[in-house]
Amino acid sequence: MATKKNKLKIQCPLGMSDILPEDQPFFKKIYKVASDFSVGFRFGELSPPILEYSELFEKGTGTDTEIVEKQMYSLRTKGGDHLTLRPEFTPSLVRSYIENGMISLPQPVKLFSYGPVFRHERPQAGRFRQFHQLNLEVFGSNKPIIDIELIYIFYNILQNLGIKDTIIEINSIGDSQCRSDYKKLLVKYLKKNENFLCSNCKRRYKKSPLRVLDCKQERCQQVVSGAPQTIDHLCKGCHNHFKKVLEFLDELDLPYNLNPYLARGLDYYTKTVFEIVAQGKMDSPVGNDKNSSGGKKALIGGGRYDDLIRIFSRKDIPACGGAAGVERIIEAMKEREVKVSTTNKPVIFLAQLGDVAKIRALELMNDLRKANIPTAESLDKDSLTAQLKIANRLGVKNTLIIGEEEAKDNMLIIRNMKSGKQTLVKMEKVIKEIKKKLK
RNA sequence: GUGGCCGUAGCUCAAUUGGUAGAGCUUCUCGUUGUGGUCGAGAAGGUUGAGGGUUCGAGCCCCUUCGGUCACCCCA
Repeated sequence: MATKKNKLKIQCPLGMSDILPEDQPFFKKIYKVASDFSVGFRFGELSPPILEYSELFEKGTGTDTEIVEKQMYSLRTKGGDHLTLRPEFTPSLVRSYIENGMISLPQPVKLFSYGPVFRHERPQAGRFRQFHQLNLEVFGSNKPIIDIELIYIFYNILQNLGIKDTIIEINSIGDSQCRSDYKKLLVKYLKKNENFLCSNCKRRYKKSPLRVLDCKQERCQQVVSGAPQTIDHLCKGCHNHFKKVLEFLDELDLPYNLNPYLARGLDYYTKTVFEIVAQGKMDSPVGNDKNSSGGKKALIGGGRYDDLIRIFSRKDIPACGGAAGVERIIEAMKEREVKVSTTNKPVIFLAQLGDVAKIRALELMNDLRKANIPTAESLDKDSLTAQLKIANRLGVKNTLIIGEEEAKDNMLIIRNMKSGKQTLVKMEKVIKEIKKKLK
């Protein structure tokens, strides 16, 4: 009993949207390609819950990140638990790896995940509050080849999906040791040039100086261009690791750009960080700065996180991973006019007249489904005219017609839509006949 | 969180200087209650995003708000 005339808002929450039937093939295709790769390279698929204890992300993703500071969808349950809709996969996978004792499996352990993630931020082109990621993680190896395996797989997934013009942006931000040395150096430098920084960077450079490196403000870029670079201040171990990574990239002939200003926003990264960016056309009028990713949004991002697992388990287990933005990939596919096969385009239309025929038609639909013959129908329509009209519009080659007479005799008519020729066949021979005609 | 642009039918858009909203496409019905493509007839669909104000009168002018979109921030 509505006392007030509150109108129900018929709309999706901001930044979220329905995936309509016509877009499903894109999602299916991407999932299929990604899961083929993951099977081929022996990644096990793991689906963590969409909700986790908030603490997991606070500790894992890091309290200093934008994501944890202001983008989490958090809630308190009736039981008093603090839960959060996952804003990314990595912490969940780390949790699952530890919780399920994968530490005692042969290492490395390779995992693949796919599903929705949630971030409460202002939506814009290629950015949503609910979007889908496909995620690859490798636990238990510190070898550079693992970094490369991930990049190689991600790169090839995109190639496979028809996005050929990609470039790998790559950098190394060192381990906890050499990074903190570098940070001190950088802060010192930034402090000297504080007056030239934008207001945002002025505020944050002491706390997270790496952020300044990929600030898009021109004035900051100026300052940054003279700043010390991470790669010049790596310790021997990190240096050798990164050198190997670059050698492998050369060896594989992958297009990459050593981008000394690539920092990335998550606290847990160490050593290698990377993004894969689609080149696209240069049609965006503003923001063609060369150092950053050029205003184009990354399709894939990831890196190594050798220190993250220790936060949760006290064990020292190196890891590396990455995530691809499914909606962004779809957008790129559409820009490049990549066609995805609509698997269920009907080749047959099934028309009927009268109640008995409707029942026969319903059963025949099931037989056709079993025989893998995509068939359309309009059981709700009574007139043959209307049904043939639809059949015609769908462009099917043949229409099956079950009339009242035919239904009684267990027969039906196969009508060739082009020639108009009709043949009468027995119900139990239809599938065979159809298959013959479809050849 | 900050800023630019935009809100008329399911979609694409009209509506002279403010005079109580119209077309195309789509959908549905009919043109012999057993035969499609073209064609014809008709129907459905809007408190012009919402709320206020100015006016005899507002889709149009003013204010507020909501929504959409793009950009910044940040990120997939």
